[in-house]
Amino acid sequence: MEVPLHLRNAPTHLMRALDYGKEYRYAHNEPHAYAAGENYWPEGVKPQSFYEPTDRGLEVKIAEKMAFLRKLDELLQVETEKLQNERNVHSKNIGILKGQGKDVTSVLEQVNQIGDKLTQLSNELSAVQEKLHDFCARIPNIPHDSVPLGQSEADNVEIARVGTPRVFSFAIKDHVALGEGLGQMSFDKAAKLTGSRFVVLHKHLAKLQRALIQFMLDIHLNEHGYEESYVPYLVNADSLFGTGQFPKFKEDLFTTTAGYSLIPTAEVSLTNLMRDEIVREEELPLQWTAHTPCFRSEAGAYGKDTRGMIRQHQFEKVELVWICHPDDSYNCLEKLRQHAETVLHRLELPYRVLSLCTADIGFCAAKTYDLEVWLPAQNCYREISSCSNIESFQARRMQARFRNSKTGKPELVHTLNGSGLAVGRTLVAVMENYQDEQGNIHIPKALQPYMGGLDVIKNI
RNA sequence: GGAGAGAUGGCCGAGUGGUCGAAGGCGCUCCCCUGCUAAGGGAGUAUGGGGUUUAUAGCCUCAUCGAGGGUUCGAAUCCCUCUCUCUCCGCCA
Repeated sequence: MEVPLHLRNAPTHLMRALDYGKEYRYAHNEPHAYAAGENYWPEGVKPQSFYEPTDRGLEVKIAEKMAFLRKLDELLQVETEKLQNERNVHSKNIGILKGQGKDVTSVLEQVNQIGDKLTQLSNELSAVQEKLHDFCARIPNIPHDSVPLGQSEADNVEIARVGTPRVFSFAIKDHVALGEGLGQMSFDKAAKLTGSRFVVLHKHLAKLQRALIQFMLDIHLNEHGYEESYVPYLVNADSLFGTGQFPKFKEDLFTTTAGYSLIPTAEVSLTNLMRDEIVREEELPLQWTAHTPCFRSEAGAYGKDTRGMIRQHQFEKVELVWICHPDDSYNCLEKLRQHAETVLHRLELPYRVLSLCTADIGFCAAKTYDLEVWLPAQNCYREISSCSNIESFQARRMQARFRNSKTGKPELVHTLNGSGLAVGRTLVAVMENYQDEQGNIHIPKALQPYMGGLDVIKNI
């Protein structure tokens, strides 16, 4: 992610400014840059500072620009609505007068004068609102207070380490060598069919991947209380805006000639089920899961992880999504993380948990835990799940709400999502951690029932 | 792919240029009446934005009748484009 640091580090007191609607009304001095009738878009916005920089790296210009746009929006809207009201009153009068059979020419003349001005004003207003909306849509979420400050991914904080990486007494192979050695994994064939960053799996490895999917889903359905869905893999622009891929990350997606995009994660399909919905407060939290393929263009990742299945254009994932009450979302995040960890536990794979710092946290997230699994051949931990509390960030974009049972008013829900887990990478982890000297892959105990009792994939 | 029908509030359903944000019914909420059950009477019941305000109270206002444009002083109503749903035919896993 190349979100500028200063954007990610927006301080809490800017929160209201970044929210839509009334919530972004905040106390500030009158920006004097907007004299009515002046050029609305001077590129160098009036350089008056409304906020001091803080340790969270406040970029003053954001606040300024927001204040500026916001003020323009307000002025134009008030003025426009005044005219609209005038017009409406007159029009209503015409109806009444005509009903009485009276002459309306004088009123008609009055109203006609309103027209041009109104057209001009509403054009300006919609231009301002479009700018404001686009500006807001590109501002990332505000990190939660518990998120560690940082300058790069090196500042992520490890908060747990589970299991001990196995010590091998022989020269280990990576999953590519293992898979190709078995004759059950081919990047060449996939390149022939499609291109780079795709894979073909055969026989036991293909089955192993399917087994992992089934295994994960069963855990989440039977033990963690999720509800399973089958969802579209192609979605429209509204959905992508809702979960935050649009407008900023368009180029990370594959888009069809029909204008639909392939989902980069089931989070898009699942979370958008809540778009423009209002649920009863008692129904919360909702826990949803789906297995889907995921498609990512990996633009900007050229030369990164080019070998093997770690970074593919197409991969399988079991996704977990929560729709919850705002008061409950940080509890839910802990549960979500626990649910993802359970899968690693059962597979007896060593992993660690990171709390992402302000520099590494994603565009939408207020707080993120990454689970990283141990990959012997890379001699390091690699991300296998990312569990995030999005708070109201997506809900606001989607207008996903619940009805407050006390006030009767709709309020934004909080959304969370996490992988449970990334299946392709889990396959890699199983292969590499469970290999033996002959290049056989032993099947983790918990997975054997899903492999028809098979306990080892033999390299004959 | 061809032919046709449709999209209105939580639901059903009226409304083809004017006081319609929208009749009526159902549902829901509150109140009244009724010594049980049932029934009856009254009031209320969308969402979003903006202004005002100490206020997420109240008040004022704008927008929204699938979406977007247009005509008009004025559009749920007329015109255009699109999306979706349904019926019949064809094709198809």
